[in-house]
Amino acid sequence: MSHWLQIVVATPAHSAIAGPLTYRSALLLRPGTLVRVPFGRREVLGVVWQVLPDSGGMPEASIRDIAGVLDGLAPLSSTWRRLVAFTAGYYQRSLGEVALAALPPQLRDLTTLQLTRRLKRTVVDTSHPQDTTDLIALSAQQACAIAEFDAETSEKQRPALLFGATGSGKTEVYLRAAAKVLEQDPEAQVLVMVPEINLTPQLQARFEARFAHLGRERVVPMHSGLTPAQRLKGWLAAHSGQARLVLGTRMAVFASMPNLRLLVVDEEHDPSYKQQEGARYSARDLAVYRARLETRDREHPHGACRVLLGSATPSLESWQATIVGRYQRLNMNERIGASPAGQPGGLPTVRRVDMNHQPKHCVIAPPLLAAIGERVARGEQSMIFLNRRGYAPVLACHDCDWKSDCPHCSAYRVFHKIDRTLRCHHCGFTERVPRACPSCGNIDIAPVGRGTERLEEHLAELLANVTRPDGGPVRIARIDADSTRLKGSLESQLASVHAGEVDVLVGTQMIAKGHDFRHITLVAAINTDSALFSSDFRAPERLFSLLMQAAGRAGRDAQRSAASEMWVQTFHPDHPLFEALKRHDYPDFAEQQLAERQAAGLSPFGFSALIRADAKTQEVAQGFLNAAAEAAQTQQLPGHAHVMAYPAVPMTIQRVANIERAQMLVESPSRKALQGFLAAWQPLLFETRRQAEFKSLVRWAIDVDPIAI
DNA sequence: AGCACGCCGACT
DNA sequence: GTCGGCGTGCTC
Repeated sequence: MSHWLQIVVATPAHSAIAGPLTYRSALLLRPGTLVRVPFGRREVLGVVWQVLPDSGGMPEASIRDIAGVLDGLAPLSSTWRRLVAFTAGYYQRSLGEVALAALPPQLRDLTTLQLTRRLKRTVVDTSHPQDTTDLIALSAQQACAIAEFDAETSEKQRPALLFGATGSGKTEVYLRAAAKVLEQDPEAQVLVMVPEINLTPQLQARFEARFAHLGRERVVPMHSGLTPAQRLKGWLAAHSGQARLVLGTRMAVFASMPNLRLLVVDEEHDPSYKQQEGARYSARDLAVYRARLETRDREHPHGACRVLLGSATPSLESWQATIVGRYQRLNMNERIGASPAGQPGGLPTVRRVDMNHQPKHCVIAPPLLAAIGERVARGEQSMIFLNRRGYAPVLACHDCDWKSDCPHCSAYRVFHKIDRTLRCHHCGFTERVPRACPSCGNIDIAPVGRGTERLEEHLAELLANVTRPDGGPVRIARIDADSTRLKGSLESQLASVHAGEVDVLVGTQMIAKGHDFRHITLVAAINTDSALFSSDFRAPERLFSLLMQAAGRAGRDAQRSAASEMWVQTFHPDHPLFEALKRHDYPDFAEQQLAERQAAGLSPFGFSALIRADAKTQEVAQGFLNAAAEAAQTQQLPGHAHVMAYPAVPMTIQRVANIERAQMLVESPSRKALQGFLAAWQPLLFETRRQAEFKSLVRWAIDVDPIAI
């Protein structure tokens, strides 16, 4: 007796296969079962999606038999499958692509036999050492946040947003919330997400220490930095229920966790939760959706599955949701141990330097330089931000108008003095710096503008006469993507800052995130104005968040926080963004931004998608998008009356690695209308792609809810 | 995406 | 006369 199964396999986004394929099986398998199936000339991993009553009208001869069942594994839950199906639908990708990308890559390569062996190797740890963790007393605000979070549990089950200043102890709230869930139910599982891999080791140590009493390997990491074997191991532990807590990056939102009861999204505003290739999902949004699915799909004697988002500068989407009451808001505006004498909540004083009143072309204003000098003399640390690595963003000839353009991209190559190279930050093209102008032969070619390398050099000159309390010269260090290229070098450089071996730290936004520098009493942002007037409507939000995070680096040590300062150099000191920053007033900033966005119909008041196209020429890339939009127009797609598609335009960086890039913005005040429109548009895009004039199109993709426009 | 089949240049 | 270049096309 044969059974007919619909099975999902890894079909690339641009193949004609969008849905599951039909296979025959002697065994009746449950949906969610992992199988190996013949696919063309090879054998691939598949997930049983549905059992069919018959062959579904397909000629039976063209249906093949499944090759094997990964029977050591429990089937993936219906919640998991619904999450995958929702993601595929919402972000306009094929089911197979999303489903298989959500599984550990090694599962694809393993034969049934190898898997059985591996499962046998998994040692069950039954040790239950006592809980020896000394719990530190909670602050009143922390206790209150937890109480409010718990009070909600049995009733409306809204997502919660923990709005907590840097240093207010959000992590402790996550730990307590997790501990409570894990204690109440010995099967319960918790998923904690962080934006970047860099941040997982510290947090992992903290979670492991707190939950050591659960036994070994109950806390597992899940991120792209793990080896394939480690990833498989962690995934299996989560899938079997063995792991009680998964700590990972955005990919972890798809972790198979049969008893998931709590999802935590730390720094929920962080752009890295948005996947930027393949299925461009937002792990934060999916976490909220998943909590709802987990609650609805499962019987839950110990309460439903909740989601806890946390940030000092929430995304405006989440913030707005708390305003209208869709999300619960938990407020923690004070730093732990803040002295009442200091700034509100023990936050550093913000000083704006009006660059209109400073010497022309000065990089660091004299008062700021003096302030840094004082800190060095007192043995305190300073941190200077400049969001541009390299020595100078351009090298230019004084005689002709030669500039260090990248031959493959519409961008300048950045001058790196350290190894005397010109490097394109978009395609990686690198050359040695020419001795003379390649265009006119003039020897006088000079760097224009400055990056972190040059700032480091410049500061060394400016601070040459300053001495430390021990009489030694000032020690300057730089941390950016270049200085941390080697594995482990970020850790060692951070360690040297912590050890007090550095007086002035120069770096890109890399140093603003998560690292807890206790001895820094001055933080300065050198050049931030470009974000104030960017065409990207989210630029101010990102700048505010970055500056707040940077300010949070100063004086985490409560005793020092009162004397700590955050300096911002700007030509627009009266800009409302800086006014709000000065008061550490996120709610005020959010109010300004939300008013502007409401007036313009932007997120969260409107919804958008970008269609991107890459081709050898702009004409083809734009032509494809415009032709597809025209087809949508003539066919009166569902939702079209509420959807606005703008003409195709070149992307900001028009050409990268000799590929021309164009995009088309599609907007709608209704999420539903936009969704319906995009779904119906998809086949037209495929059809347009097949036309002869667009043969040379390299690729196209839809980005739903893009974070940058 | 893989992995075919398929039709034109430099090698034993 | 073959080995192999990567150009199109299919995968239940």
